[in-house]
Amino acid sequence: MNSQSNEIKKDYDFINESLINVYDSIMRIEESEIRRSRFKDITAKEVHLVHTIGLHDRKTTSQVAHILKLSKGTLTANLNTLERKGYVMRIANQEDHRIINLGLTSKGRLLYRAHDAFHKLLVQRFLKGFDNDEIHLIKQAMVNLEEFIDEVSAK
Amino acid sequence: MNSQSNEIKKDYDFINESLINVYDSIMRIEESEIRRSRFKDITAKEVHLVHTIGLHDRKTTSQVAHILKLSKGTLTANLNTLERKGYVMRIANQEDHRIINLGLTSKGRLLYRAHDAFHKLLVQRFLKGFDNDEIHLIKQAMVNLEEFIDEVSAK
DNA sequence: CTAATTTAGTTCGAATATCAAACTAAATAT
DNA sequence: ATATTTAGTTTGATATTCGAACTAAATTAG
Repeated sequence: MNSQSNEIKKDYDFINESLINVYDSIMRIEESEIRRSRFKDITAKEVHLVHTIGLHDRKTTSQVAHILKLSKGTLTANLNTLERKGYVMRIANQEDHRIINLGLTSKGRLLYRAHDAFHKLLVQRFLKGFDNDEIHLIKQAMVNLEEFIDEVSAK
Repeated sequence: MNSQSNEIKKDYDFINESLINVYDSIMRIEESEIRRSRFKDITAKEVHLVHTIGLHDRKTTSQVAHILKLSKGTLTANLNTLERKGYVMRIANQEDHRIINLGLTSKGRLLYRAHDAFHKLLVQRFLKGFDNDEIHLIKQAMVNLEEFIDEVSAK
C-alpha cells in the first residue's frame, strides 16, 4: 500500500470512528451546557422535545409524536412534565375539541433560543477555517448521509 | 443580503438541522438493520456495547464502564444479558482475582464485523463522489467538531 | 336524525433501564 | 495481621417507554 492511499484510509477510519462518537458526545455536552445555564430542571431529551415543538409550532400531539417517533402515551407523559415546568403549552383547538395544539411558553422560547445559539456555535466550530465552497462541499456530504439514511429507512 | 451570503446561510442551516437529526436516525437504522440480520435478539444499545468491547478487547469491566460512561451497576446488568445471549465473555483475570476482563465470543465477533461493515458503508455513502483532498477536508471538519466537544467537556 | 365508527389524547399496567449505595471478595498498605 | 482500598455484583428506588384500554368528540351510515 502506498503512503497516499494509506492517508486516505486513515481519513476514512477517523471519520468512521468520529461519526460513532460525536453524537453521543453532543448529547452529553448539551446536558452539561443546560446544567450550567439558568434552565437546570431540564434533561437533554426534554430540550430535544422543546426544540421540536418550537420548530413545529401549533402542531397536534399526534403529529409531534410522529415526528419524534414516540408513542402518544410517552409524549403525553413528557408533555405533563414540560407543562408543569412551564416550558410547553397545551392549546385547545376551537374547531375540533379532540385536538390539542402544542406551543412553547415564553420560558420555553427562551430555552429554545439558548439551545439554538449553542447549536449555531457548534456548527461554526465545525466549519471553522473553511471558505464558502468548502462549506458547500461539507453540506453535500451531509446530504449524502441523509440520503443514505432515507434509503435504509424506506427498505 | 446578497444571494451569495444567502446560499451560505442555507448551507449553515442545513448542516445545523442535519447534525441534530442524523444521530437519531443512525440509531434507528442500526436497529432496523439488526432486525433484518440474523442477530434479531439485539438492540441498538447492545450493538453499541458489543462494538465497544470488540474495539477494546480484554479491558476490565470498570474500564469499559468508564469508556461508555455507564455506572458499573448498569454495565453489570447489560453484561448479564449479553453473556446470556452469547455475544460477550467474562474472562477471569489470573493475576488479580477481583478483575474481570471482557471479550467477544465468536458470535459476538460476527455481530461486530456485520455492524462494522454497515458503518463502513455509511461512511462510503457519506463520502460518495469526493476526491482525496475533499475527503481530507471533511475529516478536518470532524476534527474541529471533536475539538469543540473536548473543550466543552473540559469546562 | 340517531347509531355506529373513527379519531385524538389520556390513563394505566407491565417491562426495561439506570443510578447510587450497600455489599462481597480480593489485593495492597500499614 | 489488620485496615484500607479496589473490582465487580446486588439491591432498591426512580425513570422511561410502550401498547392496550379508555374517554370524549367528530364523522359516517343507515
